[in-house]
Amino acid sequence: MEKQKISSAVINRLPAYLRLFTELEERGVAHVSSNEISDLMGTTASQVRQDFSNFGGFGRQGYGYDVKFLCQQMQQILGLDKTYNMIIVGGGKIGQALANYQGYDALGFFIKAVFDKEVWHVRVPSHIDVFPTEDMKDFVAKNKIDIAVLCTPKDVALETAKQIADAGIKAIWNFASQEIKIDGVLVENVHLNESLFLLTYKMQNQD
Amino acid sequence: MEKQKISSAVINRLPAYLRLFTELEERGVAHVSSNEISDLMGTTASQVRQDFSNFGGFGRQGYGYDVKFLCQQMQQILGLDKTYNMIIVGGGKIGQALANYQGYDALGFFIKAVFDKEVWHVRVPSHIDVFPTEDMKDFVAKNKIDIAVLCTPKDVALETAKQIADAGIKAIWNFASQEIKIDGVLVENVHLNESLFLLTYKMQNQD
DNA sequence: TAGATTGTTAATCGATTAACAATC
DNA sequence: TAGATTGTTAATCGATTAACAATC
Repeated sequence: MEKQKISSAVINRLPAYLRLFTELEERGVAHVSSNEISDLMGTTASQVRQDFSNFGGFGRQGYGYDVKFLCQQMQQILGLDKTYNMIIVGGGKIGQALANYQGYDALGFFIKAVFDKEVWHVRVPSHIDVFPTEDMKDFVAKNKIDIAVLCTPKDVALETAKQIADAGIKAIWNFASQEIKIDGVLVENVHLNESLFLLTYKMQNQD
Repeated sequence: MEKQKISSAVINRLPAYLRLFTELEERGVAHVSSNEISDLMGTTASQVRQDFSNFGGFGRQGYGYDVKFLCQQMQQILGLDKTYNMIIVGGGKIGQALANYQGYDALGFFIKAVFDKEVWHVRVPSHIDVFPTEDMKDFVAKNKIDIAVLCTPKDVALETAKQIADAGIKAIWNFASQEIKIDGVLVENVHLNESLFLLTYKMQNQD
């Protein structure tokens, strides 16, 4: 059974599907058709059905899709049926904001520690420990850590990412405005500035 | 002179071009070829030249592209040759992090105020004022505001966005995990969770 | 001039949309 | 059963890549 690669166009839409299905479930909707889904998302019913067929299809003819089942499937596909331990590396403003944000726990993402060069500058909730960055490797050796959230300034981001990789972490959620490329390490970029620049682009070019 | 629409595939690459060109300029590189650009960005030289030709072409045969000129052009295209006044609406952790972040000023984005239901909870630098959300409309009437940064919790995001639109602001940078759709208002979404979920997807599906 | 590299046209590839037989 | 709606195949559309004449 050869698992064929799913195109990134499809993958990038999956979180939006999950968000919609979760909302429908909260509203108590029992089932939806591809037509209703596409209306709500501003796409086409064809695309919805094509997207789902990548995963074998979730529906029943004449009925549509069971919302609970959709939620469950989408969570599983995205790996959200598991839990993840994270560390935050870089305790500046963004790092602190993420550490302070109450809401990852409910999604199954647990922040186990924050690392920073200057621990005394870092203000986070009392249940989260703050350690010097040099202790990261030891910490990761003793604690199973799945994801490092990289929040350092741009100029030290790459060397810090190397330390993260060296400590054995295989996934980086990158908030630094710096391209990170390390063999064997998955990187997902946030690039806040780029998002803001797309907004200003559109502001120039609207009619 | 009919200005033809540039595809969003191209537009989404523009901030990454700017980032690269800025870095090359800082390194003192005088000129680059489409081949070098594509190597550095992991794309193809063809794509680079096609992308640039959307804007009329920036280069000279046999020489390549002048880095300073590229930077300048890309900034202009993205609207970064102008400055923008912003307000932050919602003074929770993310709103505070953005207000505290030193770095928007240098890009020409000025944070003029933070609005929140409960101003006494909001800790931001002393030069930024914090006002109750109900005062936003008055404030915007008296101050030219280009962009509202929406940082409220999900459940009040839509009504807050309506207040923002009602105050006359035409662009929202949306950090709330909630779809915002208002006629005549540009919205650029950040959706941090979706980015994290793409990471966990890839963690499931790597080889 | 000779070499390098552009901007653009043509060819290919992939993603989206349309259509419809299968079936709940 | 009749109506609705799926999953999938075929058609279209758009984006990426290749090729090359133009030219610095």
